[in-house]
Amino acid sequence: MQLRRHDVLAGAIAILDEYGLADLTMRRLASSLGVQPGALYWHFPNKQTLLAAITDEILADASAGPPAPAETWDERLPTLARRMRDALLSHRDGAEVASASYAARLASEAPQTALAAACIDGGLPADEAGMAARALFSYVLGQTMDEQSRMQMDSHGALTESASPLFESPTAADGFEYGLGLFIGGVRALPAVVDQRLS
Amino acid sequence: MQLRRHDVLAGAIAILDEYGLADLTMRRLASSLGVQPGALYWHFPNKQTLLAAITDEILADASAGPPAPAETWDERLPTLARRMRDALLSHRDGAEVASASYAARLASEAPQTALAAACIDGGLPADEAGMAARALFSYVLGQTMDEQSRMQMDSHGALTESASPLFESPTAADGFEYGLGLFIGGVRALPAVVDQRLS
DNA sequence: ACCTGAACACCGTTCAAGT
DNA sequence: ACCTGAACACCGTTCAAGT
Repeated sequence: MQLRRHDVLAGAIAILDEYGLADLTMRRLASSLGVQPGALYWHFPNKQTLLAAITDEILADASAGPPAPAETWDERLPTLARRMRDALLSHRDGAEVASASYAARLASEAPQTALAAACIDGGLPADEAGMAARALFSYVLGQTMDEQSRMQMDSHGALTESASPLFESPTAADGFEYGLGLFIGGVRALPAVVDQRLS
Repeated sequence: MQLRRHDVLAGAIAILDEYGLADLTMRRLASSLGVQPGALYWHFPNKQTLLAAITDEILADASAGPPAPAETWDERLPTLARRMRDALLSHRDGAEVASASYAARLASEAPQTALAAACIDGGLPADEAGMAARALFSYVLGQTMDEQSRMQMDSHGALTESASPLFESPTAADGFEYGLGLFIGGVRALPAVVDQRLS
């Protein structure tokens, strides 16, 4: 049974989900696939590229597909952002892997492109839509990474300081929605967007 | 001459600035200080903690100091964000180091606290100010990391596809300002902030 | 208190050689 | 085309022992 690129990718995601990014080493991945470490380098030029492929796989569905019928830009934008967050949260250390991949400039820009398209629908010129999309994506990635690292810390030992349901601090999901709202509010207040709404 | 914690920190920042994060290893740091690797572990429990100390050092000045006299919240907020960006940009791989430190939850939350204080000045209740501050800080970190990785790529080989000054894409600084503007616009449109302005 | 010496248990990557 | 075997050049961390 020959190893295929897709098998390597699937094996890597399996290790990520079960043991986390720290345990996702080329050697460990190789042995989980019953192969020598060097064999992996026939399918991927290096580890960074493999991580970027994982990132693309994780985020692929989040930005795919056309807008729902009759979905306006200011429904579409948060919908996309939420789907990206959900996708990242559905794999252990997903946000950290993605952050590293984007820092290395090896991951697909499909997510930013999808966000930019929604901004253009809102009336923004292409260059502004691009800047807004990058800003929003930075937010999604950063906030989700923060949230996921907090989850990791909570599970490993330290109980929440307030197990009481009384002084409950805002949940991670609430915090995400709040920042998202600020962002959309900012876009909505833009002259170009206001103009389009008035016309 | 005994090694002090501060010397280790300074040596680490020197390597970071000159050779980048990939070359900042405990072994290399030790040899640059004329000491055995093990010696570093008397001053810092591990590498992550050392990186977090670097992050705190880099960002210390950015959030310090009182607001300028007569500075309103919506001047203060972008001023803080710009100072944080500048601080991160002034050290090679600064944003990546900070991102890793915050992901590991080892860096100081002084920056977020300073941003939250400005939001409270704007009329936000404490919990909302906290969420807004975290959102803005995520943005600053993510955007600056993006920008810095782009700088790294430009310097290492690949010339910009358009050396022509005609179709100039927005500069990184412009992109940062644009996202910042969206954010502030979102805060400004918040009911609590509008109310305070009307009173 | 602070550091050395030396080890432990790993890494990512390369590449001739095999099939 | 795809993989093995084996090496190269490293890592972070620990810890008895020294001063």
